[in-house]
Amino acid sequence: MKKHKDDNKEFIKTYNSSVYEKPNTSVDTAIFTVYEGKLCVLTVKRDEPPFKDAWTLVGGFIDINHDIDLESTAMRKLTEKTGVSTPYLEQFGTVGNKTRDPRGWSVTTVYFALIPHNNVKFTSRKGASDIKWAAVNKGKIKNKLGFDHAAILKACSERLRSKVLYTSLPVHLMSGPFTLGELQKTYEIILEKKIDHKSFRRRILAADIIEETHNMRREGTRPAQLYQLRDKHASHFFTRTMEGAN
Amino acid sequence: MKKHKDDNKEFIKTYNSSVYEKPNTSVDTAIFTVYEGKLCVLTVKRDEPPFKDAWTLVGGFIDINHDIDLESTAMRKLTEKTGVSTPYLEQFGTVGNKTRDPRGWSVTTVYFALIPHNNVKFTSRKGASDIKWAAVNKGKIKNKLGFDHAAILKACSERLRSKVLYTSLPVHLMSGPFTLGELQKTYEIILEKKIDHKSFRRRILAADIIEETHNMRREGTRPAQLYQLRDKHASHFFTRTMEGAN
DNA sequence: CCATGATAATGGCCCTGTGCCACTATGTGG
DNA sequence: CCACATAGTGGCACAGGGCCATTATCATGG
Repeated sequence: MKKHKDDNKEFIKTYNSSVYEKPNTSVDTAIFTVYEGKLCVLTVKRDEPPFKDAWTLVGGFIDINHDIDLESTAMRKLTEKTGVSTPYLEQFGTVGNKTRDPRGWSVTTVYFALIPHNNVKFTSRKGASDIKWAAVNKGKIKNKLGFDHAAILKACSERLRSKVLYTSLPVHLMSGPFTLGELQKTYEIILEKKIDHKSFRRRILAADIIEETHNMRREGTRPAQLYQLRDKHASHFFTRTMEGAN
Repeated sequence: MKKHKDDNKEFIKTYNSSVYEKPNTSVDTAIFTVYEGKLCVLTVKRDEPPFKDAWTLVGGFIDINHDIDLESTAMRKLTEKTGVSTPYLEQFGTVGNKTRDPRGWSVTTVYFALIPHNNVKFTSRKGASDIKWAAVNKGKIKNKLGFDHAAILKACSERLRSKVLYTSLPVHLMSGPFTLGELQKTYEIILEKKIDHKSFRRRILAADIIEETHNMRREGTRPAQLYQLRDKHASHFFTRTMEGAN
């Protein structure tokens, strides 16, 4: 033990951290929400080259003097753009290769976030000339995305879709109390297919992750029971996947 | 389109890639095998500081002049140590923070690999003073691991364990034809619990990922049918998880 | 005031995959 | 020939989900 420590000290003193050429390292986040019946992802317009004026996912380089870890880099960027400070945030994976960035070898760790749409306030648009929600269809959006973000978005969407088949993730897209019908609609939007409502109710209620509030939603037709999350940060994994293939 | 290209060219010319301080970036792989009835992970002894003489997982820095992407970095290291060139290799995740490496901000992308034990030949031990299999129990090995590799191994083992509950991953640990009993034992070793053999047979056979060979294993007691993989690179996801919780 | 339409919520049957356990089959060794 | 071990099968119960019919509660409009 002691030996290691001494070695380390000695080494750090003489270590020149730029002896080896390093790739650039960044963090990108696919920030998802459901809005007007569509799955949307937050995109920003770059105001600098490379890919100046192209749209991209939210991200940027790690600031090694201020960020303590990768997740804090992701959170910093996310909060900067949306004002939201408590998203559902999950690491998706990392893409690193020679060609994805014209500036050279580049590594980006990709996160995906789920946030309720109406919590978002586009206050600052620091480092971006524009910012907007883009509807996602089969993993794609209309505008062309810079870098390899189109591929990243597609992979992220597929992961989201597949996780929704066996988890309670969509609860993180609901803001405030919600009805089972609303939650089901959120599932259906992400999965891009209908779900039988009886099966859905059984499944969600059996998971015991939400509880009734004392209020009902009185809009349109028959009033519906409003539910809320039992534990703000809990996610449930079902033992069976919903039908409809992966 | 054209506009972007021109911008890029201009930018790259003047771009000084060391303007921003970058973290170090590496790749580490938990190389698993099953050997003498135990789940083992490949460990190497470092021959340089930091953590000189400590054991670690197999890994190293990205060589931006030779590696084309992260996976090729992982493969290069893996083949270097084991001689195996066709492992099951899957990205696990990325750990990056200020403190994990005494040399400063460091990002490592972690892979896990599954290889049949008897395919391994410890030819070179380039960059390591020793190399060996270490038995994994509840995500831990006996020797202390350098850096944050103990935590990484634990997380990797848990992911492996949890994936084995609903996938056919363990087939990648079998070398040549195998009996269902042998495959089941491999599952049991990873899961650290017994499985009912009837349920197991049904499940595996229904998945239709393996096929009978024309040979039987004649050792010990009653001869057993030998099976082989249908598709060398296929993995199957079951729609239900095996009992025993996550 | 009642019919219609819409969404909410429940009842109930069947199917599938799995747990569980008993039973049969085929080898070895005393 | 018998005990023992591992291979492999039969068969039932149960849980969760698909599916569909039925009931409940609101608004709206003749």
